[in-house]
Amino acid sequence: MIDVELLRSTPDAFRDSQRARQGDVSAVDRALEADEARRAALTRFETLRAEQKAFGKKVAQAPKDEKAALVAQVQGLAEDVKRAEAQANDAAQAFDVAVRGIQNLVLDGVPEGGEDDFTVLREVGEHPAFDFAPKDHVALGESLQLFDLERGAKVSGARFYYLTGWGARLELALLNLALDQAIGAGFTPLITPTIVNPDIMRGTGFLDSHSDEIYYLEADDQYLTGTSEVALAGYHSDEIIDLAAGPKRYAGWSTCYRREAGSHGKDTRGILRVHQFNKLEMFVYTTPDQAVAEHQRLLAWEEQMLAKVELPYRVINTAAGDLGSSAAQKFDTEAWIPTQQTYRELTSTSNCTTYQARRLGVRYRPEEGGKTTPVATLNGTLATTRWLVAILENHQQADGSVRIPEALRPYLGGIEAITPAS
RNA sequence: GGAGACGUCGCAUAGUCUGGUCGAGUGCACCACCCUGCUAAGGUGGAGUCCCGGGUUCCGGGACCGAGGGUUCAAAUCCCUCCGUCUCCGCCA
Repeated sequence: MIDVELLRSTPDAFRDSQRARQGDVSAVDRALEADEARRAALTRFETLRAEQKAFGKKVAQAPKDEKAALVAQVQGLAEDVKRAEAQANDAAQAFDVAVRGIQNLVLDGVPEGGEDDFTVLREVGEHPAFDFAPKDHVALGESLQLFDLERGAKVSGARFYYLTGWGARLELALLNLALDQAIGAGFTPLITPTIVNPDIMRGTGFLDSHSDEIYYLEADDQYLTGTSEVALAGYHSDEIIDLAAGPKRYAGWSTCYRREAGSHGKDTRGILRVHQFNKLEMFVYTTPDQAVAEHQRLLAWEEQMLAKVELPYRVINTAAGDLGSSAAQKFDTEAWIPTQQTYRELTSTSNCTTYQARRLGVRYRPEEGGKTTPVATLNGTLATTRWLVAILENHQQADGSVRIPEALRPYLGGIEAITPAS
């Protein structure tokens, strides 16, 4: 949720932001009107309620024989109070709906426009030069028996798969490498719930812009999470946390579930775009003034992981229209995929400023004994199953084997390559 | 899945039967001050979160006793639904 006081004082900032996102600019004025209506209704109710309370006290103190007369006098008031309260509630709800129509205020430097309007911040590493015809990750996976797509489809349908043998081990190795890096950087590891309640899912902002991406369990009115960000953001919901000793950094390990609605026909081969995968996610609660610097740190940790697995990649500054509703700025890293001759997203790090925290009720005290204020939240990817695609394709060798980057070897019993024979 | 108990201001609890003086008591912990004088005891006071209005080291009002409804002039207290915790039984990959 946005800062309502800021909305009142500088509505133009929000109009600009909505415009940059190619979003609904009129939502700003609807929210302002709803805010005024809400406050008027609330004042009306509270005035009546104060009157009623004062009267209740009079009745309590009156001698027995006068009570009946007093009660008769005030009978109508109860009705008025109830009606005013209902009106105040309705107005508050209407305001809530209106204000939800406004996404997080984008930061300076975020490119305007849609999905294709990102800017490239840098390209790192050399594209591999093969003196043979490189195989795509599916061919490599089949010949090296790293995953089983057919049986995945048989058991669970399209976009499901089994990781098998070295494929399974490679994923665990990657995630463990990421986990160890995170722990080394001071993150607290958490293995998170992957089913969450509606208020948590709503609080993270996913029900606004990604609702058709989310698996919903109707019998239980709960959601499967598409990233541990959801459970990590909910971890401190409705809490006043202590940031005096620095930011709270969590590394969440979880399976992620995505419906991939609307992506029919896209990336149908292999494990690039799947309904279920594993991910190690960084999540940080920090003070708002530290958010931009922390965002750079998260990006640096992501790039550190990419360097460890020796992948060529680029970093992009995502355009406003491609940000989630909670994000104020987002950097993606995209690895080079040789057989596609293009870059594909491997990590994504968002600065949600105070937007998520406001919805989820996560606050801190800037000063000892002072007033509470919302924290800033940030998230970023450290490793996912998808990374296997980039690792396999970039590190394949003429004999059909895949060289294992040195950083991963300790997690794979020291092997230097996965060969057809191994 | 069945039966029962419970959910109160940081923690522990009182209050619920018998609705109003609960503006929620007490203990511990916390903060300030006083007294005392030395790794302590005692006294006084203070303290939560959120919202609205006016003022900007404040004042007034309102909400919050797990959540949401209901009864009533009035609900922590009575009724209903839901959620959670615990105990016992059943079941279990």
